[in-house]
Amino acid sequence: MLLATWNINSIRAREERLLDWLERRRPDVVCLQEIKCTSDQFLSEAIEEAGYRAAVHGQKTYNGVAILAREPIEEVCIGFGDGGDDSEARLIAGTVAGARVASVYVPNGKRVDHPKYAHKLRWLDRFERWVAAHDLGEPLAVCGDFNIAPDERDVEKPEMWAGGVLYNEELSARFRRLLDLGLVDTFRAHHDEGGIYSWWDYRMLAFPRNNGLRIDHVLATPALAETTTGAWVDRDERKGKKPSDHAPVMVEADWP
DNA sequence: ATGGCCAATTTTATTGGA
Repeated sequence: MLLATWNINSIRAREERLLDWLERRRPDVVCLQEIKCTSDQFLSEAIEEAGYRAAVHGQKTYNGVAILAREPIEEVCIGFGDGGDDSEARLIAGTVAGARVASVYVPNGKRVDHPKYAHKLRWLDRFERWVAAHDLGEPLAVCGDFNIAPDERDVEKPEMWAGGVLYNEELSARFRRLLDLGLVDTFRAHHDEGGIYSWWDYRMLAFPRNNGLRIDHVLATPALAETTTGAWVDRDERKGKKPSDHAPVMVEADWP
């Protein structure tokens, strides 16, 4: 099974690119973030024609997450399901081929001294409780834009990014806590080296300079992670005309 | 090479992203 996560930065702006990519890479499951549209506006017809089902948690203008899969997506859950506020569309989960798959979009935080950063931390607390409520003996893949670069290998210019809303000690600790719950960073299970990133700013020639961060992740429960045979960033999708500022992160697994 | 912000909406500015 080929599993991908991609912050697509507007599905409507990226329709052609997404369809080309689906055709070329043929992923079995795709977690999308920042679709930036309502569920009604999601281009499910074109996606169906490409051979995919879609589960969508959209909202107007901002955020929005979805799961695409070549097999049926069952037991879809929109939001946290904890009775709290789900007006920000940042979490959707469904079961595909016997594995629970979640597409998550963690708040950016804007600036560490901004209320949005406090919101990011509260959101991560809530997300940690959501993960902890799962039986991690059952296969679960948590995929998405975490807006966290876990360690120095995940940042090209640490001196530029340290202490910001994507890379700081507090966030590294939050990420570690997710791993302490039992989830495995599937990319790190296959790569020790730094210098491989999933996001590059549109500005300042960041991509040609490889001034990037690895902030998009596929975390998996141990038994599921054990079946993975490789993980990589589909860097080509950051090239060319009208790219998203994120590239897809891909994981191949001998699953089911 | 991979290229000097981008997308949606409130649209000829503003807001949010990362």
